[in-house]
Amino acid sequence: MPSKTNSGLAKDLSVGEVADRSGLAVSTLHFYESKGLITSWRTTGNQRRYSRDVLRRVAIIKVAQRTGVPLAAISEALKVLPADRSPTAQDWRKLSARWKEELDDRISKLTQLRDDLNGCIGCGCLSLKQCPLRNPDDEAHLHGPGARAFD
Amino acid sequence: MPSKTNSGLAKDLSVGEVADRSGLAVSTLHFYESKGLITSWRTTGNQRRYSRDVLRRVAIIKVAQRTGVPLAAISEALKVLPADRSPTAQDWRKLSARWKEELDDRISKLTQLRDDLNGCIGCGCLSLKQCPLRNPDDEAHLHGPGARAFD
DNA sequence: GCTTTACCTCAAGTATGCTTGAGGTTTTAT
DNA sequence: ATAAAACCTCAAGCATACTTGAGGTAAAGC
Repeated sequence: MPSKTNSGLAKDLSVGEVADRSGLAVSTLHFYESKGLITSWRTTGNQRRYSRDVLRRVAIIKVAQRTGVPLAAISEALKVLPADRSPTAQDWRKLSARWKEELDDRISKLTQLRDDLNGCIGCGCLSLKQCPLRNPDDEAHLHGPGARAFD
Repeated sequence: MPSKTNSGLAKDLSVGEVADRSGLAVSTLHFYESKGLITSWRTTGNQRRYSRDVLRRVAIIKVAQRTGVPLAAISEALKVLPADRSPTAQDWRKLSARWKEELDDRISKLTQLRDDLNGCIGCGCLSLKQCPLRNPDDEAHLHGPGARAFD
């Protein structure tokens, strides 16, 4: 397993190439760069050039977004990647593991919600005051004895 | 002014009461009303009054939002509820069942994503071009033979 | 009666995540 | 050599989901 996947020309990418390969708009890449999610350097003619790593970064960004993670949080997470060198397999693994936790968390919350909803389908939500859909996070700010949040 | 701690009577609710019991801000309720998510009528003094059903509606809205459904879609879904009368248990059940489908769908998508990610943790995302995280929805727009979306 | 609290409307502001457009430069293809 | 395509910057615009503020009315409590 000697030579890496250097089979083709492993050159730097222009913004248009990254756009084509990632499916993102050029404007989106500019935007991500302005937010520090990706980085580039410039040619003498002031055009952006990207390391091929950017494609993985962008893939990670898209995955994270699909799970509902806001860009600011993604940006935070991406900081585990080295700024000065190309990320290693280990670097990517760390990041992947982190997303997995996020995902697990999100999935378990939604599953809980679904199960609660199942209970409510049975009860027809007739008695929401004892319905599990009453999220404990959703404060009802009850004021008196006997005050009820729902119905 | 209606008492906010009138816990025993099944009377109509002022916007403040709904806010307290639902945990939403008054401004949010105004906003929801402007979007047609909830309805009210007015007192002679032009103040809003809500049927107690609004609390269930709001609960449903919050649940849907937690699953990532946008307000416009929630609004659509709420149209299965009768405008002229209080929803019956059957009406609520129909709505609940619908949310359950949405949830199931969302959960399965996230689960798929997590499983894909598991594979990628193993491979360290070294070869994203064959990584399952390459979402089929994310067009790569390849242009030539041998063009590669990643790496 | 008087004060405080709740309510009203409407406009504008905030945050996120981008897109669009204007005006101009660089690269690439013929 | 030119013309088209791609790129650049910066400002403004858009959609979603609300919040905040100004200016004024209504209702509740004492």
